[in-house]
Amino acid sequence: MNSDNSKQNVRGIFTEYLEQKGHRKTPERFAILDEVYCRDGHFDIESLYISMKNKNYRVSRATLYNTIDLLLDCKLVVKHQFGKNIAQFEKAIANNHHDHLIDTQNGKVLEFYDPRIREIIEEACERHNFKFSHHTLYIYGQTKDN
Amino acid sequence: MNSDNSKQNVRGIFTEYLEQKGHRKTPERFAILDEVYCRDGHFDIESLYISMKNKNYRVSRATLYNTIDLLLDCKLVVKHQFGKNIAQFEKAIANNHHDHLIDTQNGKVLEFYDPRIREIIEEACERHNFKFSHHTLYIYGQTKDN
DNA sequence: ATAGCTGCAAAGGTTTTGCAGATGA
DNA sequence: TCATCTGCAAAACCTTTGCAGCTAT
Repeated sequence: MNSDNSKQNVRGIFTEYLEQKGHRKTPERFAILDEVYCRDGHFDIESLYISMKNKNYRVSRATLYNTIDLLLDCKLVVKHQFGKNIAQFEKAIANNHHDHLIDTQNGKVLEFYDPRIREIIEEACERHNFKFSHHTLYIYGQTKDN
Repeated sequence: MNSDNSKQNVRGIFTEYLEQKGHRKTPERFAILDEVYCRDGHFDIESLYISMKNKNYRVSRATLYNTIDLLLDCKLVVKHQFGKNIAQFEKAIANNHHDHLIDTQNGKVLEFYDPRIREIIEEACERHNFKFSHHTLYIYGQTKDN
């Protein structure tokens, strides 16, 4: 899977979602999708706004918030609140699933993956008659110096 | 363990923490601790402010925010951000450890507990040379109707 | 043609900050 | 005494909203 393919793939998913929901396929929405998918790691709305402005692509914050909601709804993006008031986002496809270790001293975020988490979640959902959508697991602490 | 004992216990922990850090033991701080510990479930700062006002105990929001930070630091309280912009809190002692299932339709929060989560976290911390402080695991989805 | 979308700016709601006065140690 | 804390109000901050004009369909 090269990045062009995955980009097409992602646009295709978004297109299908927009059509299915009867939402318009505006250029802004696809421009935002592209901007999101050319990023690695976490980002917030303001940084998207600034990047796009720097590329001379003019979008309003209102449209960014609106479009991010759509991307969350079709699961192309995941949202995080790492204990700050500011929401962070991350592309969801062509991005291995992972959870986060958050250093409370310097704010840095590490990633880890453990397949057993998925099992635990599935069992919990079953026990509680709950239809799973997504999850977030944050471990807070500090990197040891030694 | 009756509630008086646990209340004393909790005050003792807070006292020790304040002394150790060289922070003052002000009446406001203990009043806020008491208010937090007589609550079940989640709450936000505004609801604490209103409850205390209704009891004719006057505290400022500034002091509430300040004191909650202290309570977080000494782990008497845990903080949640269930995807909203408003922080939610929960007492941490005399409250079984649990994680959360969050219904994205009605905002309701269920609790569950699985001891394997702790193991997974400990392993992840070890692998990443990370000193564990606390964690949050949120499962988002919807309660099935049937 | 028109319902839905965008941009802008203002409003909203939560949290932080500055400062003068109060107070625990 | 005096550094720290409190209360108040203003400021800061992120996000949402209202509305006029634009545009995908």
